[in-house]
Amino acid sequence: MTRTQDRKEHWLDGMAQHVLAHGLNNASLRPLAQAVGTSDRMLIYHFGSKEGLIDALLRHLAGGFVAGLEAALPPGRAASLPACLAEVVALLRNPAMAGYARIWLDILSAAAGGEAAHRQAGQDIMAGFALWLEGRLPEDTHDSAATAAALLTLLEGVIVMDSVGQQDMADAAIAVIGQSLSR
Amino acid sequence: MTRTQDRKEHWLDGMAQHVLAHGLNNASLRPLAQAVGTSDRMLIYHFGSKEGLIDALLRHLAGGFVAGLEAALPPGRAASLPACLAEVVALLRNPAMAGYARIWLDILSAAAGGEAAHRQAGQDIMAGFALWLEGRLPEDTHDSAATAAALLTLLEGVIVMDSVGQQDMADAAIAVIGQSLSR
DNA sequence: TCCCGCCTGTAGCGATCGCTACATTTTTAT
DNA sequence: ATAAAAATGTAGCGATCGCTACAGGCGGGA
Repeated sequence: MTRTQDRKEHWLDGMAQHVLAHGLNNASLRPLAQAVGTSDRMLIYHFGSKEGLIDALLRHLAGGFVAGLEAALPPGRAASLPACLAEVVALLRNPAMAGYARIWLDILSAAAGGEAAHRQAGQDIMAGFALWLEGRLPEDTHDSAATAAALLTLLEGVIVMDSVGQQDMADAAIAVIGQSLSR
Repeated sequence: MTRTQDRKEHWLDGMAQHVLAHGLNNASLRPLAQAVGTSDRMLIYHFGSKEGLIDALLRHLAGGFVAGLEAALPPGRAASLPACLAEVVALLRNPAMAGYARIWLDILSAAAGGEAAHRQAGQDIMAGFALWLEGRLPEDTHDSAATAAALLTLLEGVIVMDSVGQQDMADAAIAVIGQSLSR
């Protein structure tokens, strides 16, 4: 039955939209079901349990995020490290990506609380993000894996700073470290 | 009545221990009350509402965290930026501080979800952390505020990486950026 | 046709949530 | 000593949670 598979995929799209707007950790079955025009009864039936549903949804979100990155900024080398940093920061701060920042912190919170599925999803997202970023570094980058890890770690810090309204600190960090790395 | 104030403070200590062990976002009144030997009824009576209780608890946790920093690493200048970075990373990765990493991500998650109290607490914690860090930078640091912001943003990224099991990326970032900043 | 297995709607279970009504005890002020 | 006020225990409300029992609809193979 590809019929039911298609519908599950469609459900996952709709539920992803719902958690992007309303958060992931507080999501409950009935609102999720209503968002995609079905019932909690059906979600449990087709996903086995809420845990199974969240597993599937996390995978869907992880794939969607990395795909969204590649769609927003197609492959191409940046002119310099600060330029690379600036364009990715601008992308992450774009309102279209703001929903992801929110559920990203939900995922981290659950992962820190011991939820294995969230931890795995976070790990996968970071790995995909790192790979994508590595492909955007200037061509003359020496150790591109370590450089991508460095930029990515800094970017995560920027997301954290932004989330509590400390954009100033994030901007200072981008300026200081970007300039330092380009020398 | 300093009597009831003392007890509220004692309650906050106990509840802080409880959320450090069991998480902040999923905490509910009855377990919190049981952890300090009282009832949900009493918590509501003395704090007004759960929101009031969380407000007080967030302030308590923020103060406790910054005080814990100062107790763990008393004021003193680091020999170099990489050394400063290394000692603070070691401190944050210390098991004694691991509970704070967990609820820190809970606070960020709630802040990103629009909870004003959590956002404010996060902002205060970051500001206190930055001030403390600024006092530990090497004496010859030029723009110490910006440098502290840079290290702090990087540290936040390290916490994120660690929380999803990407310590390798965090270590790479520390090495690359630490070395770069010291040049 | 009949039946069987997949799907789905209805209704509700037991647990937990934040919070409150009510009665009572304990403390404080006069 | 007595009245007012503050503090506390008991019990439960209404809402929501994940999940399930039950009954039926609905399709294709015998």
